[in-house]
Amino acid sequence: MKLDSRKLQILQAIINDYIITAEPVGSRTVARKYELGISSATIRNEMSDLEEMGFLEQPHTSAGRVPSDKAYRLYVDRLMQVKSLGEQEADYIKEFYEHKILQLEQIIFTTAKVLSDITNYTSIAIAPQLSRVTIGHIQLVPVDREFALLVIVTSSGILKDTLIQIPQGINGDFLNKVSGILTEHFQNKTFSEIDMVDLSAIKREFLENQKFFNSLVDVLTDSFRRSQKQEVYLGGTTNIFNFPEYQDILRARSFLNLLEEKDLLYQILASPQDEGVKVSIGTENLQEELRDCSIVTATYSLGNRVLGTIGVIGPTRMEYSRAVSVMDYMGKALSRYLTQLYGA
Amino acid sequence: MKLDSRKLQILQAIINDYIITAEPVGSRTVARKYELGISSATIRNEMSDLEEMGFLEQPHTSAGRVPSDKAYRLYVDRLMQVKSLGEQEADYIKEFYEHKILQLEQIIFTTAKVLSDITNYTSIAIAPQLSRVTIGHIQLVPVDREFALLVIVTSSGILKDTLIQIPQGINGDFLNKVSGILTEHFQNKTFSEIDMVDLSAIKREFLENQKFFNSLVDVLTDSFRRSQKQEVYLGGTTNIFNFPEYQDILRARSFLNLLEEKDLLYQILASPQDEGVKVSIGTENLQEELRDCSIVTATYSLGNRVLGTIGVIGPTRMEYSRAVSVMDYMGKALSRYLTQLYGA
DNA sequence: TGTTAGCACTCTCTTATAATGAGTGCTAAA
DNA sequence: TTTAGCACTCATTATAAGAGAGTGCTAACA
Repeated sequence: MKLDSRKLQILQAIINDYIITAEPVGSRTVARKYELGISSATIRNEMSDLEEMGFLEQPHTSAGRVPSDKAYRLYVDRLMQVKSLGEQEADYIKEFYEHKILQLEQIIFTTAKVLSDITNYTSIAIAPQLSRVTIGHIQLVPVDREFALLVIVTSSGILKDTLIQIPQGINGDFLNKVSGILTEHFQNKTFSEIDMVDLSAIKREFLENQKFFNSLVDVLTDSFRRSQKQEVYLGGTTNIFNFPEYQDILRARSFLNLLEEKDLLYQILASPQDEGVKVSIGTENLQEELRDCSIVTATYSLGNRVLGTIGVIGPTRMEYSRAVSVMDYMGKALSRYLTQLYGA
Repeated sequence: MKLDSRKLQILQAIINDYIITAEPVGSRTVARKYELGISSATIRNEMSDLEEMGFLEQPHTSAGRVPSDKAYRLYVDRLMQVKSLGEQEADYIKEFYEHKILQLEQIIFTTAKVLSDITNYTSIAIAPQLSRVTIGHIQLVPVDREFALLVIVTSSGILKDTLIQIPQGINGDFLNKVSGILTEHFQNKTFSEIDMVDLSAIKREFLENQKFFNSLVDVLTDSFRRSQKQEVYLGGTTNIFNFPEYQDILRARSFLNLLEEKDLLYQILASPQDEGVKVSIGTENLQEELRDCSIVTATYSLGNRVLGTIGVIGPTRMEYSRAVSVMDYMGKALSRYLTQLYGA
């Protein structure tokens, strides 16, 4: 069977209607609301065809039709018109990036908040994936006689810090010296390359403090390992209650449980992906828990290096055109802001 | 009317039953399940009295009775027996504090998780309130030619770091010198005392870099101001769905919305309070949003200085005795751990 | 005088049944 | 090929009837 232009028109009408109403769409509704110049009976026939082709589904015999994931995919790829963001909304976003926030985590967190505010969906964002970033500088900062702070500064200004215990009788100058040694050996390595650093070479420089050296290496490795597991930021978690499909307490609960599984969310966002906006619809998601959600994600970059991903998550009946335009704008705005802050 | 021992017995039976079943308790149930040696008719009379005295409420004429907030208060103050924590649970908690976590935020976060795990309520925790803590050390760590990291280390090992822009042509040695100057002037001040620092005295030491000095002061003040607004950590946010009183989507929603209001939660936890466990029941809470919840909080300390608060929040029909014993144990365990880590 | 059995009454919750209405698929005519 | 007409399906809503839990009151009892 061929998907002629009339079928497409009808499909589009049904999708549009369903996105707005969340109610199964009947032939009469299509005939009345979307004046296609054909009768409901004709539409009925076409709808029957569309169902056979897998674009529509019927909750039960005497209900209207609901778009399938396949239909949404077609819609996203061919049918929808992505309008660029309205001026008001663009201004709203810009405003947030004008209060020079300098802490990266704060930036990402704010981005998530803004996203959920303007889309009314739940938003997710991950901080830069350090594996793609190089180490710039390592510095031990004395805290008191017993502790020092190990600060790792990366090429994109992102840092991790850990408190470590230092042996007695070590002074600030010595810590500076150690910092120098570590920096020298780790500088310009990416986080995934650190295994290649020749530890024995560093070891030789720690003449008498072998024990301290060992604990330092432990902390460093641990810090590197832990840094792989990045923080996930959420915005508008309770927005899900706005959607009629989540009035059911069980569904709402399982959605919110999903949001608590930070590891899973991280996996979803961190999966290697090309630059730009990506839409993942319902069953297209690999994760069982997401089979009736859609996710629209966008990457953000520093210069031309992709650093991380932001996204919104909602029911498959999502306002894709709007979501895509917001995500597109937001990804670019964030990249621009980061590049401006930290340089390319 | 007098609250004689029989009335207390009946009230206790009703509260116990209601805490378990969440169903209004009838006179027959009390007579059958709690063998008090009196008939349901007598109990009925007593219940009628208890209602008149404000300890019981009736959802509707032909339903059983439900304890009022006043009854819970009486229960908490006089009736309930707080058993000390079971060995298993105590071990479970101890285990978490055995993996030497050194980052304070991580500790508090983990504490919240453990709390919600073992109580099945939603838990809240706030990180130490810095206003009660003194500044130990200020250090500028170079990041690249353009940026440096300003690290503030406090007496309890807690730190705040901010990225700041540095003027061109400034090297590491100079940053070290600046760090020294700042440390010298701010050391041993509490965060609320920083206004008393004589800025002009420092200014004199920055001979040629007045502009840098100004931006430094800006960042410092900002950082101090921001540090007043502490992070709130949550655990088990979806636990609320376990309770029949939150099967209603509207109630669940408003509860979850409450949890998103970090400022409000902070306010609740940060309100000055004595050391130890505190129970706040339903309408006793000042916040409108909490009028049908109860909160059990405990403080944690470093040495003998109260640093912050942890708590669990649930329906007024809460297992107070258990909640109190868990919170008591947890607050002490956390204090002990912190003291061990950072000294008194 | 306090306690208890008995009973009518109230009110919610459950279940059964009927009515409504949106929507479909099929048929036959245009 | 399109469309009007109509019988049929099925979820949803409305209505009614019971069932059940619990109370308050009364009167008898120790």
